[in-house]
Amino acid sequence: MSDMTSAADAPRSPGRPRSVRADEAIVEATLDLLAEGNSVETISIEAIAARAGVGKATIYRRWPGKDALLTDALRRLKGNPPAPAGRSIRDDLVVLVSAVGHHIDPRAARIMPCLVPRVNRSPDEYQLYQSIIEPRRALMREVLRRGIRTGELRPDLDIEVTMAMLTGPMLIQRVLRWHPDLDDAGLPERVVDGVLEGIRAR
Amino acid sequence: MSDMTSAADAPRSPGRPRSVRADEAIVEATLDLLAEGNSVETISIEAIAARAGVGKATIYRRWPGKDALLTDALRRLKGNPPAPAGRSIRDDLVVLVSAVGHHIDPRAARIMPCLVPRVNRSPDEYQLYQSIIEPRRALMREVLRRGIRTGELRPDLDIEVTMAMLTGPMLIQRVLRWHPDLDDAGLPERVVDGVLEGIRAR
DNA sequence: AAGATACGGAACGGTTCCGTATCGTTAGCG
DNA sequence: CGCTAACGATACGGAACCGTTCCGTATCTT
Repeated sequence: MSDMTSAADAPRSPGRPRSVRADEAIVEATLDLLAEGNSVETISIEAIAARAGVGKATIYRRWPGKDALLTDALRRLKGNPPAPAGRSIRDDLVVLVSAVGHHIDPRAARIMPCLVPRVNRSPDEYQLYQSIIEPRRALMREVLRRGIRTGELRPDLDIEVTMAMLTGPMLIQRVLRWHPDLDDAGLPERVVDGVLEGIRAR
Repeated sequence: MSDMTSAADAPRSPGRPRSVRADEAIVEATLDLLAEGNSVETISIEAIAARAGVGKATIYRRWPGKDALLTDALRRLKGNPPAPAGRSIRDDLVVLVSAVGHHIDPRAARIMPCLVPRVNRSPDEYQLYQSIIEPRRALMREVLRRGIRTGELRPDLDIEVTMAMLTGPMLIQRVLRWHPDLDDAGLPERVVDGVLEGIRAR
């Protein structure tokens, strides 16, 4: 974690203040390098410093090591989940499902796959990942509960499983390109409608 | 790729033949190290050799480098997909969905997440991944088609999207632990039933 | 027995990276 | 102006790893 917090009420230490531009450049360079195909392991502090136009010492002044910098940089990718309009349940679900694996920062789509192995190894990273997606899950949970209240959805719905049914197809397709012949266009609508109506004949 | 193929009809070259035990030990050591938490990048030829009780030269005699060895080792993880019983569509789907992310080799479950970033970077790895899962997709496709023929499933079914709806939830939960509070026990049944019946009230 | 080849082990040079230290320089504060 | 700390740049020792090349030994074929 960087030490940029609690700088407001500090007694303004003497000397040259830390460059805000360097802060930004370091994090941006990290995300750029990750998005360009470097994995978390192969990325190096030296490459980040070179890309940011910064000395290595400037990085070590702010973060204790590579892992802390990476965790801090990944945290920046957390965008705000979209706000469903609140008209029909179907429309709201389409909005939320469309946003799965689709963050504000376009680099996130390329970086996210690198996170998958980390999530399974480091409890901290798992916690970070959960803290990013839980707000989106909460939003979807709320829409489903509303659907039950309004009578649009079955009252005996298993909400948590339903969220996985809506999120899973989008995630494996966007992160893993699970099915080469499945085009992303219109996929959210098709998934939402499929989950809504079911596949059993009647 | 190893050169163990086409050794049958070779004119039996003189000298000491390659040790089959070394072949096996190297691949096993590679998979063990991956399953123990080493990622594809952090794993080293030296570690593999040490674990296999083998000299590095013995590895380089067989594979040109680390990537070739890893690709070859990962190929071994491809198990055979399960055979659905063919009784009811629901039972068959439960069998297939239960097998998602659940290979014969127990190490596969731990190794698979490491494959995710590779799949997005190397076309070869993507091809390998597809060749592993396509037979399972084909099996599920066949069950869905049979369900349409027998009238158990809607005739206007989007088969490819339905497969994603069945596979996605299992995959994100088993590979990513997407939802901490979602227990794996009974999840296949709940997913299959959810997709079968839909969530819309009626 | 003789020849050929693979074996495990060890070493080597080259590369990369980390984390630290040390330059001379620069920006803000009193 | 003078103080102070951060700045970019560079160099360093240590470590890890790669790919290669030697050993002396083991094992198979002829």
